[in-house]
Amino acid sequence: MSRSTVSLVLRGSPLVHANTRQQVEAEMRRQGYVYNRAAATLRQRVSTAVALVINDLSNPFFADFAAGVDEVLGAKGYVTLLGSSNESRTKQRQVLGSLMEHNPVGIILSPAETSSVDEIELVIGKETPLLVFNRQLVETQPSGFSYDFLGLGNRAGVRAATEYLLSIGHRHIAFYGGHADSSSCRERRAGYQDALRASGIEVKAEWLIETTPTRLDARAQADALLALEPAATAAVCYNDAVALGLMLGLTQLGRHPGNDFAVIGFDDIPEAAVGIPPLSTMNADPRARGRQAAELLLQRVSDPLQMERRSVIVDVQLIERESTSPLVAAPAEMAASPPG
Amino acid sequence: MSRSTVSLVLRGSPLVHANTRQQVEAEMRRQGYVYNRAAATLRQRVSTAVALVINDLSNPFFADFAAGVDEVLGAKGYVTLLGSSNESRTKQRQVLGSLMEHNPVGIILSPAETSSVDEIELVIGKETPLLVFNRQLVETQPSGFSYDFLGLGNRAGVRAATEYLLSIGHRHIAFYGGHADSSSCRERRAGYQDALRASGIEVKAEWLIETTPTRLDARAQADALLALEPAATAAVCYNDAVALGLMLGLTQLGRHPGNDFAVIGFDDIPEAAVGIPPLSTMNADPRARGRQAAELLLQRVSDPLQMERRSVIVDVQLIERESTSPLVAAPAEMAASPPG
DNA sequence: ACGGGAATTTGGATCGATCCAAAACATAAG
DNA sequence: CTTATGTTTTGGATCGATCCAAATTCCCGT
Repeated sequence: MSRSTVSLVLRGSPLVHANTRQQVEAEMRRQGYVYNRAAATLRQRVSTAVALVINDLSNPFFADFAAGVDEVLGAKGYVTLLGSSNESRTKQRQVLGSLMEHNPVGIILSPAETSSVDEIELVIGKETPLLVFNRQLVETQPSGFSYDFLGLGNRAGVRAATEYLLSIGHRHIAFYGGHADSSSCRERRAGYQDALRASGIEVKAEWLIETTPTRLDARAQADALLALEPAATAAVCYNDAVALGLMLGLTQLGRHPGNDFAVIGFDDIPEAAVGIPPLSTMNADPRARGRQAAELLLQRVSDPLQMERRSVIVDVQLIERESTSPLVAAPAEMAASPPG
Repeated sequence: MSRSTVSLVLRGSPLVHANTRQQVEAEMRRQGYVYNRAAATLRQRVSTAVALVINDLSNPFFADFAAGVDEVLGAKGYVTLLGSSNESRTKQRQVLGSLMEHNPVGIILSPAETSSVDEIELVIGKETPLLVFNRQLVETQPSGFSYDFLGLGNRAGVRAATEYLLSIGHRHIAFYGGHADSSSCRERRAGYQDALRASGIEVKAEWLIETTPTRLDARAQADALLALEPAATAAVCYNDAVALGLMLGLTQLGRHPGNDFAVIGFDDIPEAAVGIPPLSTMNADPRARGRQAAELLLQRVSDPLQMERRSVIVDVQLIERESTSPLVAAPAEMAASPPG
C-alpha cells in the first residue's frame, strides 16, 4: 500500500490488483478522502479548468450562453471558472489575470466592448487557447496572436430581418439603436444597408439612429423616428431590449406598434414573446451557442497547433410575431400563435 | 535572488529590499511569469476559490444572483467555480464532488428541489463552510451538520401580497400555481392563508390550485380559477412565470386581467414589467441577494466556528403595477378594511 | 576596527499527486 | 530448482510556492 499504488487506484489504472483496489477504496471511503486536484495539476501541468469570462451575466442572453458552456464542460469533467467583466475592460483584465493563476486549459471570452487583441494577449499569453464569442476584438496592429471565434450572423440576420420588412410592403425602414462603435452594431447596420441597397433603396444617414443599447434610452428617443421625413413605417432594431423600449416609446406617442408601425428586434430574449405586442425578432439560441463554444474550445485544447484558426458564424432565425404587421393595415386579427 | 526571496516579493512582503524587489519584478515581466496559485494552495492549504452551484442558470433570477455573487467574490480576490445542476440532484452531486476537488474555501448552493442535508454533507464533508440559498434542505434525520441560510421572506411576502389584494377590495382570492411539495410553495401558501385567516376569511382547499411552475401549464389551467364557486376575482400566484401564464390564459377565456381580474406574482422578473398588462409582483432583488450571499459566506469563512449558524430571511417588496386593479363591481360591503 | 541589533537573504523541508525506473512477486516452462 | 516472463508494487524525484530556522549583510555607536 504505497503512495504509488494508491495513486494508481486514483487514476483507475488497470495495473493494480482487484483486491488491492478494493482495500484502498474502502480505506478512502472510511477516511472521507477527497482528491486534491491542485496537487495533480501541479505535477502534470494539465488542469481541468476552463475560464469563462462574460461581459454581462445579468443579460439573459449571456446567462443562457454560460449555462450552455457549463453544461458541456461539466459533462466532460471540466470545471468552469466564472468571471464577469460588466463591460469594463479594466475589470476584464483583472478577472482574466486572476483566472490565469488557476492554469485553465483554455478561455472562453465574451469580451467587453472595444477590447483589443493586444490587451487580452498581454494578460493571457500566447499559450492558452482562447475562444472569443460574439464580438470581434479590436486589432490595432498585426500580431501573431491567434484565437478562435464564434459569432452570430449579425449581418446576414439583420439583412434577412430587413428583407422581411420589405417583403411585407415597407419601404421607409429605419435602423434603430445601438452604438456605432461596437462591432456587432456595425455588422447589423451593414446587413440593413445590404438589404436596402439590394432593393435599390438609398440609405440615408439620418435613418440610422443611435441610442445606448438599453430599454430606457430606446424608449426616450422614440420620437426621433417619427421626426424623419418621410416618416418611417418600420424599424429594424439593434436588439430586443431596444425594440421593446421603442415599442413602449411609440405607444406613449400614440402609435400602435404591430398595427401602424412595424418593429423587429434581435436576440429573442424571453420578454420578446410577451411584449406588447409580441416582438418579431431573430433567434440565436444562446444556450446552444454556449454548448458550441465549449465544444470548439475543447477541440482546440486537444490539438492546440494543428488546426487553422477558426471563425464560426452561426445563422440566426427569423421569429415572426405580431410586432411586424404588413404595411397596408388589414382588419385586426386575433393572435393565434402561442408564445414558445 | 533565491526562491525564497522571490516568493517574498510575490507575497508583497515588506521584508525585501526595494532594489531587490524591483529587480525581481523586472525579471518577472521579462519572462511573462504567471503566478501558480495551485502550488501556493497546495502548500498553504488555503485556496482562493469559492464554489457556486446553481439549480437553474437560465432562469434570470438565478443568473442575476450569480452575477451578484461573482461581483463580491471577484472584488475580494476570490475566484468563482461555477456549477449548474439543472434541478437534478444527481448532477448536483457530481458537480459538487468535482468542485470539491479544487478545495474551495466555501460553497454557495442554490439547491435542486428536495435536496437533503445528508446527501450534501456526504459530498462536501463537514469542514467546508456552506451557504444555502433560497430553498431549505430536507432534513431527514437530526445531524450535527451546520450551514448558513439565506432565503426570501416567502411567507411574509405572499401575506403582504394577499393583504394588498384584500385592501383594494377583493374577497374571493385564490392561490394559483406551484407544486405543493416544494418548500417555497408551501411557505408562500402559508403566507396566503395567514392573510386570509387574519381577515376572518375561511380558506378552502379548492382555492389552492396546483400547476407546474411554468408559464405554459399555468396558462392551460386558467379555467380552473373561473370554475370556482363563488368565482375568484383575484389570484395570488406562486411566481411571475405562473402569473404571466395565467394572464394569457384568462385573456384567452375572455377575461381582462388588471381590469376585471387581479393577478399578482412573485420575483419581479424582467418580463413582469412588460407583461400584458404589467404585472404587480414581489421584488427580491436577486443581484443584491447574490452580493449578500457572498458576504455571508465570506464572514463564515473568516471565522468558521465562532458564529452561530445563521438564517437570514430577506423581505421582498411589493411592486404595484396594472395587473392589480381595485375591485370595481363589488357587491356592496366595504366594511372594515384591513390595515394597509 | 569592532560588537551588536536590525534588516535582508537563503537553503532545506513540505504540501499531495504523478512519473519513472527498478524491485518484488507470481506463474509457467525447461 | 532455475530461468524466463508477466503482473503488481514500490521508493525516490518532481511540480511551484511557502514556511521556518539559520545565515548573511548592513549600519550605527564606541
